[in-house]
Amino acid sequence: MESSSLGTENPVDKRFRVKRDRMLRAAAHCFNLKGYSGTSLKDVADLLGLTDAALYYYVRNKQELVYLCYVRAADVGREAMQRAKDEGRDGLDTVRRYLRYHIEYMVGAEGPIAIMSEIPSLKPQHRQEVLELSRKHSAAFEALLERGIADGSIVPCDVRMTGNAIMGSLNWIPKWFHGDPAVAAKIVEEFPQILSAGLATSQGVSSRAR
Amino acid sequence: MESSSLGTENPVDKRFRVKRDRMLRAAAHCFNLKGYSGTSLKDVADLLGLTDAALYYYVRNKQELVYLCYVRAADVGREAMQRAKDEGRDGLDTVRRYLRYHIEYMVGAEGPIAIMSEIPSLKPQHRQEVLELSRKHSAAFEALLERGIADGSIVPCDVRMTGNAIMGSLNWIPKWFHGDPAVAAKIVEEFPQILSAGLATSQGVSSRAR
DNA sequence: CAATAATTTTAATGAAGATTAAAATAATGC
DNA sequence: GCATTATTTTAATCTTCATTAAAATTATTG
Repeated sequence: MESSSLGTENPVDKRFRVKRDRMLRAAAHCFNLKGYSGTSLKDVADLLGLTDAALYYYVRNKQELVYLCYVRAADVGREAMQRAKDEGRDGLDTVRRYLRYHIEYMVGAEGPIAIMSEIPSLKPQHRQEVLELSRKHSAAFEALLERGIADGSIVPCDVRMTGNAIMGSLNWIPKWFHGDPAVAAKIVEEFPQILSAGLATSQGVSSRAR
Repeated sequence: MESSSLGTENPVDKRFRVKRDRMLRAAAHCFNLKGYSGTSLKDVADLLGLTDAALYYYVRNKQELVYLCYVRAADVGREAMQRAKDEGRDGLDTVRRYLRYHIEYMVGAEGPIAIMSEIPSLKPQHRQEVLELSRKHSAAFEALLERGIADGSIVPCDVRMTGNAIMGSLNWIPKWFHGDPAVAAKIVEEFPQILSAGLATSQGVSSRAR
């Protein structure tokens, strides 16, 4: 998930990053449950066995906490997309892999991932930045659809609307999934298939088998 | 949408109901945009050209405002479901009609409809009630899927997960749709098809044509 | 172990916003 | 037009947090 060489990193810095990441996951959990403003810093702190004031050691303020959650969410999405593009054989296969990987991250150990549902609440600068990340991700997904249409694995469709439909379904998962591993397994198994079932051409259908 | 005979209603009561409904739509708009806690009563009041305190003439408190928004959302969903069941020829056709009707309500003049994304923020009694409405609606949708599987119009699938996938996509619409009528038309045209494309059996596919 | 740096807590402070009561204004029915 | 009822506003009050500063604790390192 991360970029550069971390083996050489200062152990203090590493512990800091690990703890901050734990904090971002706790925050994501709360935000997904009760929204940004509905979540108090105490809610997040309680989840970590800390005091609300302690969180300020890791972030400048609450705004920055959401912002970092959203950036993290974008990272995860981008990572799933990249893996899919690296491994996918054709458009449809790449779409399916992307869905699978992204969902695995969402419901797995990396999770919970914050849903970007309150971008308008961010301060202008952060809002622009996160919107840009979000737009890029949507564009990348639509590009996958176009690739599939071009290579004949995906049936021609309005990629904008189809993208909105599929991404919406994905984004909503954290609203009803609350950590049950059995359900997680089921989601990973079913969702990529369900969400891509309408895309396959008769040629593409065969690739449903892995 | 409403139940009983309203022609005989006291004109004062009628005006009250109309205004309160306008207020619920304004609130839904704000809640969809910035969440429950992120929305101040002033935000809603500004949209109506009123003072925040004036809202208390229509609702007991902010809690009740969300609650009413959610009940209204459930009403709309139930109405769409009922119409679809009344008119649908087979399972798949009924699913498509339901999607179309519900979407028409969401993006049309009845809208905006509040997304039920912060049920956990409701007070226990309201939470139970809204959860119950939500569960019933999901169950009704899953029943449609089962009907379609039984009558051969829908391909066998995990109705729970398929329902979650489709409803999630629907629920997410207000997050990116912000009132542009051209987009609204496109959503109504595309979404029912996109969301049901994966459901059709070869027998059912023909019913895609209206 | 001593000294320093890293974390966390305790105890304020301050602002935003929900709520209320009383007063003011607008509408309606006679 | 007057009296009554309906609606809205003004001007508090009260609570819930986010935020901060200083102190306390814990970890690291020489």
